[in-house]
Amino acid sequence: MYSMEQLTHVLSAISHPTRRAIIKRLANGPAGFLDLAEPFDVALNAVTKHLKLLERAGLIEREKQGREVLISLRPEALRLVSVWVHEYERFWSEKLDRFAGYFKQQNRSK
Amino acid sequence: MYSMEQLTHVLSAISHPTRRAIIKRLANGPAGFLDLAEPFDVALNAVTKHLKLLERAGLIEREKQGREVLISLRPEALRLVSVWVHEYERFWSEKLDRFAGYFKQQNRSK
DNA sequence: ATAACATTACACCTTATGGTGTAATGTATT
DNA sequence: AATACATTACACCATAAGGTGTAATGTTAT
Repeated sequence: MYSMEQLTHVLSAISHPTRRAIIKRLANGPAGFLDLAEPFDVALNAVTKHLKLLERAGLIEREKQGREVLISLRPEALRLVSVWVHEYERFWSEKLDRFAGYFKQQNRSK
Repeated sequence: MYSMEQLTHVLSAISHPTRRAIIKRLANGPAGFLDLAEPFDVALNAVTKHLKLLERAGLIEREKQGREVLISLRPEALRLVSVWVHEYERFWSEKLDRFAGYFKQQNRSK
């Protein structure tokens, strides 16, 4: 399956705080490069590198408009993550179920 | 917020295929080190390192039993991921909504 | 006590990240 | 045509990942 590699790329992309912040920012709509980079205390260079990793993961799209670049989010890429983690959600809800069951038992015996 | 660091650790932990496979394996229940390492085509050394990253993320627990080590999953650690990605789930469902709305529109004008 | 076993530590190598500064590229403006 | 601007490329550095082989540690068995 080649989507495993994609999942790997998405997960490593979102594993960096700055890139998660970029995603959050883009969730409000597309942004130009400089606007996007402004809140981060790193050189523009570094931002470009982050964008490359986000792009590799399919999380963003760059659209060249004249001499500026418009960056927009492609949130569907996160779906892989959602699906993957969903497999494990039953584990903590099962635990909660057992927990709830325990107290039900306790109350019954009162 | 200090859970951001934890989220970072969890995300980088699950960003490697081998570690995701380890998690999958442990989802069926605890396993000894050698059993756990067996399916992977790397030296035991490498497995130990993966386990360290998983442990740093709070995703596994090691319990020393005599000269063997029992490793078990702590799936609650994945909850951070679930919560994080949940923030963005609305984006693709919104898109689906718009998509559905578009076709509703199309059918209406027939 | 010694030998076998399970796991980790240590030293080492290669590659990827994350950052920097400076040059290069391609547009826009004057 | 010259200049300013937005973005990236390039060269570089430090650190972390991911892997190896070999030694060290702690347990169990003989």
